[in-house]
Amino acid sequence: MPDVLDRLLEITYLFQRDMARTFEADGLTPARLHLLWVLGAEGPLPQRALAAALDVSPRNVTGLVDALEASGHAARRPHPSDRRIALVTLTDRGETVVAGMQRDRRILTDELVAGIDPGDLARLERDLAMVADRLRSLFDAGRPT
Amino acid sequence: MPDVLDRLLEITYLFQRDMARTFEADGLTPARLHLLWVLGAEGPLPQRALAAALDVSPRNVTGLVDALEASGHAARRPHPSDRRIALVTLTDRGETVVAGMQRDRRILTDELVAGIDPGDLARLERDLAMVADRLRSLFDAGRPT
DNA sequence: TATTGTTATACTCTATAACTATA
DNA sequence: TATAGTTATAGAGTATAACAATA
Repeated sequence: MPDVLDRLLEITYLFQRDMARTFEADGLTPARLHLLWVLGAEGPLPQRALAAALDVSPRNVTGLVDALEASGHAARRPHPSDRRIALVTLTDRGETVVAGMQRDRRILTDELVAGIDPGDLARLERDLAMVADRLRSLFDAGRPT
Repeated sequence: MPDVLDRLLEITYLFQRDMARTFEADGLTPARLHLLWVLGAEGPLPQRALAAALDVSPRNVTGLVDALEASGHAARRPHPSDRRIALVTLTDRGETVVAGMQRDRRILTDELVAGIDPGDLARLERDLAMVADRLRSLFDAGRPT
């Protein structure tokens, strides 16, 4: 009998696999999609900020942005006051992809919870929030960085 | 306000990151841990079966098993009746790692749900099962392989 | 002929360290 | 001196295609 964590892992795996398949035709990999997703949520960002948001090294961001620039999904723009900074910005093509991801994501979420009783759904959201909080504090406490 | 899917993704991310950190000192990466986990659950398997279970190519399994053999966590044993097959088997060291993963996983699951009312927990398990089923059927239906 | 695993090759993601340009 | 990003280098994960051994 699968436990709660089994279910969470399975749902996440299926979701991420589907997202990757949906956009792979565009030459977009999961790491690049994640970067586009962050840009869509936050607006143009310096590569340093992207590295922090994605929890990867600055060098890694250089490679991802190179690829997204080559495929026409993002562009490096100069920062108005600091010439060291490359502001990574979505192109029209990148905006389209992000809008597609957001739409798919919204539709999927609606589909997923459609069969759940509203009272149960409220409890589900509350319980998952509790689990996430607990997990965050467990790991923060156990692993001082 | 984060939705259900946001929570699931966050929980899974935190969990997998912690698992990876716990075992990285052993030279074990997420992909290798996953392979060991499957061996622990299923017993010795041909590489072909491992590739199917992990949803990766046979070539990929060759590399993972090479690494696990070099680090002493797994070994290739001859199949008793089919000399084409390499039966991948946990060594004592591999068994120890798997036992550790299973123990950590059990402890974490208990910790996570400790604050949830038993009635709510039953509903949570039921609702997550429903979400997983729905997701599986959505993707199976939408993407004929 | 079909299956199992490997060799050959290539691309992506990732990291650390040294370096350049700018602040 | 400190910060932003790049070049250099390396390892891990992944895939497809061609191949050898075995069934």
